[in-house]
Amino acid sequence: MPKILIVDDEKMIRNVVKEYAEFEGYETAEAENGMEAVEMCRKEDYDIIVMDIMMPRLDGYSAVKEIRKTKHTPVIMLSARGEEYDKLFGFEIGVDDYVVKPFSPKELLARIKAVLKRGSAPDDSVKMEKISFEGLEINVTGREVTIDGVPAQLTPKEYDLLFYLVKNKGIALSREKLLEEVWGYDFYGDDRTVDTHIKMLRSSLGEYRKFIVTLRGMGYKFDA
Amino acid sequence: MPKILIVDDEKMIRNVVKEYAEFEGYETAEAENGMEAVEMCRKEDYDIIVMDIMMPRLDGYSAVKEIRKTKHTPVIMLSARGEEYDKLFGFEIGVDDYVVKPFSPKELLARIKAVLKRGSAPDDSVKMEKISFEGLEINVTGREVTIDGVPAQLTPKEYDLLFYLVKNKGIALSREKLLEEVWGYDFYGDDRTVDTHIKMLRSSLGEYRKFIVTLRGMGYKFDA
DNA sequence: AAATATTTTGAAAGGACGATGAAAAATGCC
DNA sequence: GGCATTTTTCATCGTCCTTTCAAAATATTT
Repeated sequence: MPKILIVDDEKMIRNVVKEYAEFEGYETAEAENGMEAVEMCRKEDYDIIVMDIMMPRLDGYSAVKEIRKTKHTPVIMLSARGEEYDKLFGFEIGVDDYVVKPFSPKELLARIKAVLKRGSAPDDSVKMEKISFEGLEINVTGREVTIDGVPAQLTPKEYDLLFYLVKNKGIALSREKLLEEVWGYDFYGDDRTVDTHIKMLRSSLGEYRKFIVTLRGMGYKFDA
Repeated sequence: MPKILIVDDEKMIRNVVKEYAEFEGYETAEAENGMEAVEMCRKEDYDIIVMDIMMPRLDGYSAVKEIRKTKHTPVIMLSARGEEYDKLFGFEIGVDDYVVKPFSPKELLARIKAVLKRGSAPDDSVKMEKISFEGLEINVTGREVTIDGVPAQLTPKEYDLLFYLVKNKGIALSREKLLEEVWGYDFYGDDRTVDTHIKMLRSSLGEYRKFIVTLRGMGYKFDA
């Protein structure tokens, strides 16, 4: 049975993950911070690591870097919404998946299973520094978008929205889902806000607006 | 004896469920809205939660998310209209079953028993990404239908109808049942509306219209 | 074969939904 | 603090979708 190393400073989180994972038959081990995780990985091999980012002593990001010097253990990152999320991609540490807090344990387990099964991210393109669709290029490292080589001036929200759409390309996304994931679960605003941002994003993308498909009665999706 | 938490803003609904459940020997507790449910779950462990979606203060959808941060409790969702139904599957918040209102208490109890016994979703096929019958392919995550590889332009209702038919393939479905499940229990319109949508769906499916069988004096079914 | 029941089809009205533009509110920057 | 930019809200418009209804077609019964 696969062994999972759970790294988070909150005991609560560790417990939830542990409970679910053991319920599914996995073995688990816990670490409270990045330092501890690094040491544990030195002594033992794990099949997968679930790692929080914000932790005392050594953050998850640095811990993964350290561990990756010697091992290739797949990693799923846990991140709070917003900045850290960007960092993950920005510094390209090559994690296999990431889950945004607060997460559903069921979803996390599904992702763990998926990673263990195929050993790669759900969508490899997000790990790359640059993602491109025809003349539309998204430079994740620099958080920059170019259209036929010309830099597009996306506002932060436009970029976040585009990035989320791309990361979930081909998947139907409701306005609610988008608000929750891009704006945050604590956003209590109008659904139509999404429409407006889609509008602006489309106008920013020029001819490549074609990738953003409206699903009437449903929401939107990125289709390339 | 298992403890059931019943969450619905309508007292009537709670009473019906409660009565049936207690008749079967279950213990019950009630909450009027998501907020209350979340608080109750913090204080106590339930074996299963029956949760409405549309509620004041905190909707069932968000409540489940919140509860799932800390607990493992299986959930059966009560949903009213077609949309939420989609949401449940489309975004996989990981509920264990769902029942569409208005439901038969007997059926609900049967599902409660089933969930308590095995603790997993009833029909795994709906979680699959693609369902196909010969050249007819339904991409559930992308909410897209292709016919011999060519995308079909289904309207929302056409898609919902097809999805429901497919999900219940081989099962005879009356117009009333279809209206109830696809349109929602709050639809008070003509039965013949179904006919028209079947007509349009058939025309959208081209040669694969053959899968949609008319059951004279009864309704329709998907037969593959 | 005629009568009856039921479904299919076409057309048209009304409604729902998304795109859009403009203005207000919020945010960040100097 | 004030300015510029970004985000959000809101109302309007046009389009697409849904629904209804009636006539035609098909199946079933007598």
